[in-house]
Amino acid sequence: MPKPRVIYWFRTDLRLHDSPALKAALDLKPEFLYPIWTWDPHYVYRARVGVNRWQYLLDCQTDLSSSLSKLNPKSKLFVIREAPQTLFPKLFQAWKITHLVFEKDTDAYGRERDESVMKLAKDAGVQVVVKVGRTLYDPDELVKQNKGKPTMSISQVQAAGKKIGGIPRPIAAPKKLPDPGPVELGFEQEMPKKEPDVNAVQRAGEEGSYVALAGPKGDFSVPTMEELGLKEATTKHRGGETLALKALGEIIANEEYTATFEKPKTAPTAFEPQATTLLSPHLHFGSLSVREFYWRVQDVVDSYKGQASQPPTSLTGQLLFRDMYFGAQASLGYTFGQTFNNPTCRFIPWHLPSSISPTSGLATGSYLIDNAASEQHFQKWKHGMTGFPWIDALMRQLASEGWIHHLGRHAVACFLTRGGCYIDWERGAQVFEEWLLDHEAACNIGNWQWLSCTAFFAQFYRCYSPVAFPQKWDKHGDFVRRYVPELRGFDQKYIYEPWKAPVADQKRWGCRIVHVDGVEAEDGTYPKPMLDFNKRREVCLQGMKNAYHVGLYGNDPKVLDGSWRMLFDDGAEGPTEGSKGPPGAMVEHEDADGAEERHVPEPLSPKKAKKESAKSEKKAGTMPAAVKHKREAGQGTLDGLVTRKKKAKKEDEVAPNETHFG
DNA sequence: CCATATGTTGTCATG
DNA sequence: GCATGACAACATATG
Repeated sequence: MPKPRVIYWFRTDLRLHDSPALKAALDLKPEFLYPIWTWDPHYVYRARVGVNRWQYLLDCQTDLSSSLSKLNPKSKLFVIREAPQTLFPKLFQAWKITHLVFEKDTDAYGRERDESVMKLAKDAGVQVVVKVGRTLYDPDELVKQNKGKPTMSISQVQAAGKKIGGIPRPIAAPKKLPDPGPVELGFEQEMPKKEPDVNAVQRAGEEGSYVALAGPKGDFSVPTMEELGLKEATTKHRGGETLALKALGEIIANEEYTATFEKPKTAPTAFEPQATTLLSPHLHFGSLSVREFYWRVQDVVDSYKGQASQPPTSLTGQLLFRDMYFGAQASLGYTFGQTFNNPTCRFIPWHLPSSISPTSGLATGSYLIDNAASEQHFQKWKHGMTGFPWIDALMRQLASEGWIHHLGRHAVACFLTRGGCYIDWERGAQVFEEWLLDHEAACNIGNWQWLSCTAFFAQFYRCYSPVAFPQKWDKHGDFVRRYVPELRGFDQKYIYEPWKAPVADQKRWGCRIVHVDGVEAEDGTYPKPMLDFNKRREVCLQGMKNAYHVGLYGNDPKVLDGSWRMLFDDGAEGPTEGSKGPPGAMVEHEDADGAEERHVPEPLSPKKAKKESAKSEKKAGTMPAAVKHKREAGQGTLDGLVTRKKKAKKEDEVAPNETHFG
């Protein structure tokens, strides 16, 4: 019986402390242990990853590699530049591998990837060992104990968790490491298909991910940003297990903070330092174990003499919410990330709905511009040019630093969706996916559904004001002054609504509030608000009320085939007009003719004619401005619609997930 | 089945 | 400055 030759495959667990999977690998007493990372084209080209998150990943890998080398100078993190689905069969053979060990991943793509790799291992006669360590509980077990249903409330998580039993205590980091064996590859590199490349925007130079299997120097080293052709990172936050453990240690050392932490009472306006732990990016990359975090906190809470806070507002409660979202995602797979065909997500006729591939039933990444004004709102929101300083400061902090406080995320998400723009939550989720350092697909998707009141939360009449809410935390507006420097000179009376300042004062304070068309303003100016918030809040509230009354969920046949339109008044907020639309909100027709036709006004049926006239009467009265020009705008965007369709089709060809529909 | 309380994180006017 | 209720109203948990 030959001694085991083991590959340890790092993915979402870039750490040595508390890794059940790494322990399992070492328990095999291998002759050789190969710690590897596969440079997966899915993340390079298909998933949205901004420069700051790339930098953070490289930080984690560099730190991990150096920790491995400290345990054994011959060892390190071997980065191999090929898709795992094609690499492994060749690697198994070249290195005479007997075992493959990794930590379980329940992300929709991760699960699909791991299933195919496990099949390849089986075919090659390689044993696979999988251990759970990414979450407090195994998400699949959580679902099983929740009657096989996605975990949609914190009490469900608590009840299911109780049935599962205790959360495992952390495992010590290894003290020594076996040698890696010979590392000759002796096989050809399979080049990935680059197009479509959703991360082209992240690059400044030649994309160099796949120059050679073992990298440009042939030494399997961790890539650099320059080598990958990426632009420079802008964030000050850095990754790696060493930093993660140091940060955790500092938090734990403050017993009072740790034991009495209540999330809703932490200030979203605090910066340098921020009011929360900023450990979420470390959790995302696995440079900090969530179970280690849990128990280090729980031990402080247990020994705390005063009144400790309780879940769900306490620190450990935050981790339970994370498990809740993982449970929902584990149960629903790809459809968790979209409205279409999602049984737990309410259907709302948002503006800018996602395009859906007719073959896979999954979101393509493109969207329909049903309304030019909404597209403008979206771009201004994304680039921090809405004219609402609180919103703009948050979006600029997000873009440059990759992190904003949880309540700040609430504010911008509510504003984009149900409390301002009435734009599809999937648009916002995509921006967060690109920019957040701590982007965790399950948590991001779940939180966007929460804030848009499409799942997890339903009290849509609780709406964040971009003026009143920040005032509760930061009367003087220090946060706005930091991230919207144009307004630094403004009196605190006007800091959240600068358009109300007298023109003389605006001049005196060095910034005029002017109408801005695009997402760039002239020096010495700041945009007027892009919408009348109080009016829009009313429009959104009515829209939500109406959509809730209609009561459709994403998997309703009427959503899937497009007949949902019959249930909405033509004048209702959103792309509701016309009785014959595409299936879903959203799905593009196969043929271009069909796609165009659906925006040509239909001859009115008697029933519709009646509605139409009633609407004209309404219009003459108090129809909100945004609704009034909807139709003109919709007609005006036909061109954009068709080009987008082409793009969507192209993306569809390479959709990695075609088998998941139905 | 019902009724009732509760839900991590709203706003505004009023006293 | 701070607590209170109205606003208009949803879903889930619990008895």
